[in-house]
Amino acid sequence: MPELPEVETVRRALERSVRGLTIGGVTLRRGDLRAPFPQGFAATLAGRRIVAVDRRAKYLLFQLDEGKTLVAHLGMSGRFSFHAQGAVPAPALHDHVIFELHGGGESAGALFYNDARRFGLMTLAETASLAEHPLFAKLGPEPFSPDFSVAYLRRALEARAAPVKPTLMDAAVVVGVGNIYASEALFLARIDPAKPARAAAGKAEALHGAIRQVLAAAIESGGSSLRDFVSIGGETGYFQHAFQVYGREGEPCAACASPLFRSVQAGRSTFFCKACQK
DNA sequence: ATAAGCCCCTGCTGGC
DNA sequence: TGCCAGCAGGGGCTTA
Repeated sequence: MPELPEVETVRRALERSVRGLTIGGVTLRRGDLRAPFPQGFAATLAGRRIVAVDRRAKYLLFQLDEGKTLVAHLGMSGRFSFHAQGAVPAPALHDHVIFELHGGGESAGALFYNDARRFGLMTLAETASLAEHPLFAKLGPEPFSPDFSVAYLRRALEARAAPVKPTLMDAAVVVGVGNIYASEALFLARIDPAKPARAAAGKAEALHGAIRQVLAAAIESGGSSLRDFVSIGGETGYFQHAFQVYGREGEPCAACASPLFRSVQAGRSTFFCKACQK
Protein backbone atom coordinates (compact mmCIF):
# COMPACT_ATOMS: atom_id res chain seq x y z
CA MET A 1 0.00 0.00 0.00
CA PRO A 2 2.66 2.38 -0.95
CA GLU A 3 3.06 5.98 -1.78
CA LEU A 4 6.47 7.26 -2.72
CA PRO A 5 7.89 7.20 0.82
CA GLU A 6 7.12 3.54 1.28
CA VAL A 7 8.42 2.62 -2.15
CA GLU A 8 11.62 4.48 -1.32
CA THR A 9 11.86 2.63 1.97
CA VAL A 10 11.35 -0.70 0.23
CA ARG A 11 14.01 0.30 -2.29
CA ARG A 12 16.50 0.95 0.49
CA ALA A 13 15.69 -2.37 2.11
CA LEU A 14 16.14 -4.18 -1.20
CA GLU A 15 19.48 -2.47 -1.73
CA ARG A 16 20.65 -3.91 1.55
CA SER A 17 19.24 -7.38 1.02
CA VAL A 18 19.57 -8.27 -2.66
CA ARG A 19 22.07 -5.92 -4.27
CA GLY A 20 24.98 -7.90 -5.65
CA LEU A 21 23.14 -11.20 -5.62
CA THR A 22 22.53 -13.32 -8.68
CA ILE A 23 19.09 -14.51 -9.69
CA GLY A 24 18.77 -18.25 -10.03
CA GLY A 25 15.37 -19.72 -10.71
CA VAL A 26 12.28 -17.55 -10.97
CA THR A 27 8.94 -19.11 -10.12
CA LEU A 28 5.78 -17.50 -11.47
CA ARG A 29 2.86 -18.88 -9.54
CA ARG A 30 0.41 -17.29 -11.97
CA GLY A 31 0.64 -15.77 -15.42
CA ASP A 32 -0.18 -12.18 -14.63
CA LEU A 33 -0.51 -9.38 -12.12
CA ARG A 34 -2.15 -6.22 -13.47
CA ALA A 35 -0.71 -7.30 -16.80
CA PRO A 36 0.75 -10.61 -18.01
CA PHE A 37 4.41 -11.26 -17.32
CA PRO A 38 6.34 -10.70 -20.56
CA GLN A 39 7.41 -13.60 -22.73
CA GLY A 40 10.63 -15.15 -21.46
CA PHE A 41 10.46 -13.29 -18.15
CA ALA A 42 11.92 -16.03 -15.98
CA ALA A 43 14.43 -17.18 -18.58
CA THR A 44 15.74 -13.66 -19.11
CA LEU A 45 16.22 -13.10 -15.40
CA ALA A 46 17.96 -16.39 -14.69
CA GLY A 47 21.68 -15.86 -14.20
CA ARG A 48 21.43 -12.05 -14.02
CA ARG A 49 23.21 -10.21 -11.25
CA ILE A 50 21.38 -7.40 -9.42
CA VAL A 51 23.72 -4.44 -9.78
CA ALA A 52 21.55 -1.85 -8.02
CA VAL A 53 17.99 -1.15 -6.93
CA ASP A 54 16.76 2.26 -8.06
CA ARG A 55 13.41 4.01 -8.12
CA ARG A 56 11.54 6.16 -10.60
CA ALA A 57 8.19 7.50 -9.39
CA LYS A 58 6.64 4.52 -7.59
CA TYR A 59 8.43 1.98 -9.77
CA LEU A 60 11.26 -0.10 -8.37
CA LEU A 61 14.08 -0.64 -10.86
CA PHE A 62 16.28 -3.68 -10.36
CA GLN A 63 19.29 -2.84 -12.48
CA LEU A 64 20.75 -6.06 -13.83
CA ASP A 65 23.95 -6.90 -15.61
CA GLU A 66 23.86 -7.27 -19.40
CA GLY A 67 21.80 -4.12 -19.79
CA LYS A 68 18.44 -5.25 -18.48
CA THR A 69 16.19 -3.73 -15.84
CA LEU A 70 13.48 -5.52 -13.93
CA VAL A 71 10.68 -2.99 -13.44
CA ALA A 72 8.34 -3.63 -10.52
CA HIS A 73 5.35 -1.66 -9.24
CA LEU A 74 3.69 -2.57 -5.96
CA GLY A 75 0.24 -1.31 -6.88
CA MET A 76 -1.92 -1.05 -3.79
CA SER A 77 -1.00 -4.24 -1.99
CA GLY A 78 2.33 -5.48 -3.33
CA ARG A 79 5.10 -6.49 -0.93
CA PHE A 80 8.60 -7.84 -1.29
CA SER A 81 10.12 -9.96 1.42
CA PHE A 82 13.57 -11.49 1.57
CA HIS A 83 14.18 -14.79 3.31
CA ALA A 84 17.66 -16.08 3.99
CA GLN A 85 18.69 -19.55 2.91
CA GLY A 86 17.42 -22.10 5.40
CA ALA A 87 14.51 -19.87 6.44
CA VAL A 88 12.60 -19.78 3.17
CA PRO A 89 8.94 -20.49 3.86
CA ALA A 90 6.54 -22.47 1.75
CA PRO A 91 4.66 -20.21 -0.69
CA ALA A 92 1.54 -18.71 0.84
CA LEU A 93 -1.64 -17.29 -0.61
CA HIS A 94 -0.90 -14.41 -3.05
CA ASP A 95 2.83 -15.16 -3.20
CA HIS A 96 2.96 -14.71 -6.97
CA VAL A 97 6.67 -14.50 -7.77
CA ILE A 98 9.66 -16.11 -6.09
CA PHE A 99 13.23 -15.21 -7.05
CA GLU A 100 15.90 -17.62 -5.88
CA LEU A 101 19.04 -15.64 -5.16
CA HIS A 102 22.60 -16.71 -4.65
CA GLY A 103 25.73 -14.78 -3.85
CA GLY A 104 28.27 -14.51 -1.13
CA GLY A 105 27.69 -17.18 1.49
CA GLU A 106 25.07 -16.16 4.00
CA SER A 107 23.45 -13.64 1.70
CA ALA A 108 21.74 -16.27 -0.42
CA GLY A 109 18.03 -16.75 -0.08
CA ALA A 110 14.77 -16.01 -1.82
CA LEU A 111 12.85 -12.86 -2.62
CA PHE A 112 9.06 -13.25 -2.50
CA TYR A 113 6.54 -10.93 -4.14
CA ASN A 114 3.08 -11.03 -2.56
CA ASP A 115 0.17 -9.00 -3.92
CA ALA A 116 -3.38 -9.74 -2.83
CA ARG A 117 -5.06 -7.28 -5.16
CA ARG A 118 -2.68 -7.81 -8.08
CA PHE A 119 -2.61 -4.15 -9.03
CA GLY A 120 1.15 -4.52 -9.16
CA LEU A 121 3.24 -4.93 -12.28
CA MET A 122 6.48 -6.57 -13.33
CA THR A 123 8.15 -6.23 -16.66
CA LEU A 124 11.57 -6.10 -18.30
CA ALA A 125 13.16 -3.14 -20.00
CA GLU A 126 16.44 -2.15 -21.60
CA THR A 127 18.37 -0.05 -19.10
CA ALA A 128 19.85 2.23 -21.75
CA SER A 129 16.46 3.34 -23.03
CA LEU A 130 14.51 3.30 -19.78
CA ALA A 131 13.51 6.97 -20.00
CA GLU A 132 11.82 6.32 -23.35
CA HIS A 133 9.93 3.29 -22.07
CA PRO A 134 6.14 3.81 -22.30
CA LEU A 135 5.83 3.55 -18.52
CA PHE A 136 8.28 6.40 -17.98
CA ALA A 137 8.22 8.60 -21.07
CA LYS A 138 5.41 10.89 -19.88
CA LEU A 139 6.29 11.10 -16.20
CA GLY A 140 6.90 14.46 -14.60
CA PRO A 141 9.87 15.27 -12.37
CA GLU A 142 10.79 13.58 -9.11
CA PRO A 143 9.68 15.77 -6.20
CA PHE A 144 13.22 16.09 -4.82
CA SER A 145 14.90 16.75 -8.15
CA PRO A 146 16.01 20.24 -9.22
CA ASP A 147 13.58 19.96 -12.13
CA PHE A 148 10.75 20.19 -9.63
CA SER A 149 11.20 23.88 -8.92
CA VAL A 150 8.77 26.48 -7.62
CA ALA A 151 8.68 28.05 -11.07
CA TYR A 152 7.95 24.68 -12.68
CA LEU A 153 5.11 23.96 -10.27
CA ARG A 154 3.64 27.43 -10.75
CA ARG A 155 3.60 26.98 -14.52
CA ALA A 156 2.07 23.51 -14.22
CA LEU A 157 -0.69 24.82 -11.96
CA GLU A 158 -1.39 27.79 -14.22
CA ALA A 159 -1.89 25.42 -17.15
CA ARG A 160 -4.68 23.45 -15.51
CA ALA A 161 -8.33 24.11 -14.82
CA ALA A 162 -8.88 20.90 -12.80
CA PRO A 163 -8.97 21.08 -9.00
CA VAL A 164 -5.54 21.35 -7.45
CA LYS A 165 -5.73 18.06 -5.55
CA PRO A 166 -6.12 15.69 -8.52
CA THR A 167 -3.60 17.89 -10.35
CA LEU A 168 -1.00 17.11 -7.69
CA MET A 169 -1.75 13.41 -8.10
CA ASP A 170 -1.18 13.57 -11.85
CA ALA A 171 2.15 11.90 -12.54
CA ALA A 172 2.67 14.16 -15.54
CA VAL A 173 2.89 17.11 -13.12
CA VAL A 174 5.02 15.52 -10.41
CA VAL A 175 5.50 11.85 -9.55
CA GLY A 176 5.07 10.18 -6.22
CA VAL A 177 2.34 12.32 -4.68
CA GLY A 178 -0.45 9.88 -3.92
CA ASN A 179 -3.81 10.32 -2.30
CA ILE A 180 -2.56 10.67 1.26
CA TYR A 181 0.22 13.16 0.66
CA ALA A 182 -1.84 15.26 -1.73
CA SER A 183 -4.26 15.91 1.15
CA GLU A 184 -1.43 16.39 3.63
CA ALA A 185 0.52 18.82 1.43
CA LEU A 186 -2.56 20.92 0.68
CA PHE A 187 -3.33 21.16 4.37
CA LEU A 188 0.22 22.23 5.14
CA ALA A 189 0.07 24.85 2.38
CA ARG A 190 -3.42 25.98 3.52
CA ILE A 191 -4.95 25.44 0.07
CA ASP A 192 -8.53 24.28 -0.54
CA PRO A 193 -8.25 20.95 -2.41
CA ALA A 194 -11.21 21.89 -4.63
CA LYS A 195 -9.66 25.14 -5.76
CA PRO A 196 -8.82 25.17 -9.49
CA ALA A 197 -5.13 24.54 -9.99
CA ARG A 198 -4.64 27.79 -11.87
CA ALA A 199 -6.20 29.70 -8.99
CA ALA A 200 -3.77 28.03 -6.58
CA ALA A 201 -0.71 29.00 -8.64
CA GLY A 202 -0.15 32.02 -6.43
CA LYS A 203 0.62 29.66 -3.56
CA ALA A 204 3.04 27.57 -5.61
CA GLU A 205 5.97 28.31 -3.33
CA ALA A 206 4.14 27.19 -0.20
CA LEU A 207 2.80 24.13 -1.96
CA HIS A 208 6.21 23.19 -3.34
CA GLY A 209 7.69 23.35 0.14
CA ALA A 210 4.78 21.42 1.62
CA ILE A 211 5.09 18.57 -0.87
CA ARG A 212 8.78 18.14 -0.13
CA GLN A 213 8.25 18.46 3.59
CA VAL A 214 5.51 15.83 3.91
CA LEU A 215 7.31 13.37 1.66
CA ALA A 216 10.64 13.82 3.42
CA ALA A 217 9.04 13.39 6.83
CA ALA A 218 7.29 10.23 5.69
CA ILE A 219 10.45 8.76 4.23
CA GLU A 220 12.19 9.36 7.52
CA SER A 221 9.29 7.82 9.41
CA GLY A 222 9.05 4.88 7.02
CA GLY A 223 12.75 4.36 7.20
CA SER A 224 12.66 3.95 10.92
CA SER A 225 9.51 1.83 11.08
CA LEU A 226 10.80 -0.43 8.33
CA ARG A 227 14.35 -0.80 9.55
CA ASP A 228 13.96 -4.52 10.03
CA PHE A 229 11.90 -5.06 6.92
CA VAL A 230 14.29 -7.57 5.49
CA SER A 231 14.93 -9.76 8.47
CA ILE A 232 11.31 -10.09 9.48
CA GLY A 233 10.01 -10.80 6.05
CA GLY A 234 8.17 -7.64 5.20
CA GLU A 235 5.39 -7.98 7.70
CA THR A 236 5.93 -4.46 9.02
CA GLY A 237 5.56 -2.84 5.65
CA TYR A 238 3.35 -0.04 6.86
CA PHE A 239 3.92 3.51 7.90
CA GLN A 240 3.20 4.54 11.38
CA HIS A 241 3.13 8.11 10.25
CA ALA A 242 1.08 10.76 11.99
CA PHE A 243 -1.20 12.30 9.39
CA GLN A 244 -2.61 15.77 10.03
CA VAL A 245 -5.81 15.32 8.02
CA TYR A 246 -5.83 11.99 6.17
CA GLY A 247 -8.42 9.63 7.65
CA ARG A 248 -9.38 12.16 10.31
CA GLU A 249 -12.87 13.18 9.23
CA GLY A 250 -14.68 14.76 12.18
CA GLU A 251 -11.57 15.09 14.31
CA PRO A 252 -10.34 18.55 15.31
CA CYS A 253 -7.94 20.35 13.01
CA ALA A 254 -4.46 20.45 14.52
CA ALA A 255 -4.23 24.16 13.68
CA CYS A 256 -7.67 25.58 14.51
CA ALA A 257 -9.57 22.73 16.21
CA SER A 258 -12.58 22.96 13.92
CA PRO A 259 -13.75 19.57 12.63
CA LEU A 260 -12.05 18.15 9.55
CA PHE A 261 -14.08 17.20 6.49
CA ARG A 262 -13.97 14.43 3.92
CA SER A 263 -14.96 14.87 0.30
CA VAL A 264 -14.54 12.83 -2.88
CA GLN A 265 -12.53 14.12 -5.81
CA ALA A 266 -11.93 12.09 -8.95
CA GLY A 267 -13.22 9.06 -7.10
CA ARG A 268 -10.82 9.35 -4.18
CA SER A 269 -11.20 10.56 -0.63
CA THR A 270 -9.94 14.02 0.22
CA PHE A 271 -9.50 15.23 3.79
CA PHE A 272 -9.22 18.92 4.64
CA CYS A 273 -10.00 21.75 7.02
CA LYS A 274 -12.62 24.15 5.71
CA ALA A 275 -11.48 26.87 8.07
CA CYS A 276 -7.75 26.74 7.34
CA GLN A 277 -7.67 25.87 3.65
CA LYS A 278 -8.74 28.60 1.26
C1' DA B 1 -5.63 18.31 -25.62
C1' DT B 2 -7.70 18.00 -21.03
C1' DA B 3 -10.77 15.87 -17.70
C1' DA B 4 -13.84 12.65 -15.69
C1' DG B 5 -15.29 7.94 -15.25
C1' DC B 6 -14.48 3.07 -15.25
C1' DC B 7 -11.98 -0.87 -14.33
C1' DC B 8 -8.60 -4.27 -12.66
C1' DC B 9 -8.78 -7.52 -7.65
C1' DT B 10 -9.08 -9.06 -2.79
C1' DG B 11 -9.62 -7.95 1.99
C1' DC B 12 -11.31 -5.46 5.73
C1' DT B 13 -14.63 -2.70 8.32
C1' DG B 14 -18.81 -0.95 9.86
C1' DG B 15 -23.71 -0.89 9.84
C1' DC B 16 -27.78 -3.46 9.98
C1' DT C 1 -23.40 -13.86 14.61
C1' DG C 2 -23.77 -13.21 9.71
C1' DC C 3 -24.25 -10.59 5.59
C1' DC C 4 -23.28 -7.05 2.51
C1' DA C 5 -22.22 -2.50 0.90
C1' DG C 6 -18.63 0.48 0.75
C1' DC C 7 -14.02 1.60 0.79
C1' DA C 8 -8.82 0.99 0.33
C1' DG C 9 -2.67 4.46 -0.09
C1' DG C 10 -2.42 3.10 -8.04
C1' DG C 11 -2.77 3.93 -12.55
C1' DG C 12 -3.99 2.96 -17.30
C1' DC C 13 -7.63 2.99 -20.54
C1' DT C 14 -11.89 4.73 -22.57
C1' DT C 15 -15.16 8.17 -23.22
C1' DA C 16 -16.84 12.91 -23.69
